[in-house]
Amino acid sequence: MDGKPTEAELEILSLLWQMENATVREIHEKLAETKETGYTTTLKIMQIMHSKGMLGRDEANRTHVYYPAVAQEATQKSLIKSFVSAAFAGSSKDLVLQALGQGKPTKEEIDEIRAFLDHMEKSN
Amino acid sequence: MDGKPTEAELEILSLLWQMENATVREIHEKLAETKETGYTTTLKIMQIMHSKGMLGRDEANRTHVYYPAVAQEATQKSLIKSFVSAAFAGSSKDLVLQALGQGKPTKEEIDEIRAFLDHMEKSN
DNA sequence: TTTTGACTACGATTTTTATCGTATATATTT
DNA sequence: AAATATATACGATAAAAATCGTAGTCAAAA
Repeated sequence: MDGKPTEAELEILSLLWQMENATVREIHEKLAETKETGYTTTLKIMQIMHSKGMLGRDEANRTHVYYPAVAQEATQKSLIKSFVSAAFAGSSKDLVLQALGQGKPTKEEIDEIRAFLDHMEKSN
Repeated sequence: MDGKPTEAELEILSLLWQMENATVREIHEKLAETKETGYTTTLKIMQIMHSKGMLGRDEANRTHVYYPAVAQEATQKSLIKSFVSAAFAGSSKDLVLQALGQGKPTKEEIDEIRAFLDHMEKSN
């Protein structure tokens, strides 16, 4: 169900979007690359996410396999919305400009963005 | 000093960026438009922000006047950075595309973004 | 001048989020 | 089969963030 993910939840969700599905251990290994946290902490958070309906899981085997139960795009959009409203006074253009300035996109990415802009304009 | 603003802090900071400076009451009135919270809560948060060095204040009069002590751009960039890394697997291009799709920028804004892209490409 | 109102300071509490320890069960290895 | 490793469940605790109540101060109004 809804209610936006916390910081820790988002990190896990984001990994699962990439990986399609994963065990607690797999997620925990990934997390361990950047932060220092106990295995049961990761487990607990994933259990909570499951109980919130944010993750699904396959319990067929002893080692459960988790997968996202919320759509990536929809979730990201809703996160952007509150982010823009909280930090950019509602102007998504401002967010975009800052993100570009900060993110150093490649030539290919820049072209992709251009294409998207063209496309947007047409569909008005 | 640094350490990213919490949700509540960010809301206030964002208002102060727009307003240049304001009293606790002014901020509180603004906040009251959207959320329901006590005056002393707002006061307390602003005091904390001040003690963290996130806000400055003029204490010349009994009613203190607060102002941002952290730069808008720098703060926004750092927020974007962690947002992109937490929610978009580090790809700011993805953030940009989603933000565009969600934010419905005007023709003028689109052109502004195009100009920025051109400019970026040149300075490589 | 007395009362009322608006302000800050500050401690206490509540709420939310994150972390961890331990019990228990099931595999896997020796 | 015994020992060891790896799972989940779950309660407890810790840490972080937000909220609020009250005391004390000063200013303005009555």
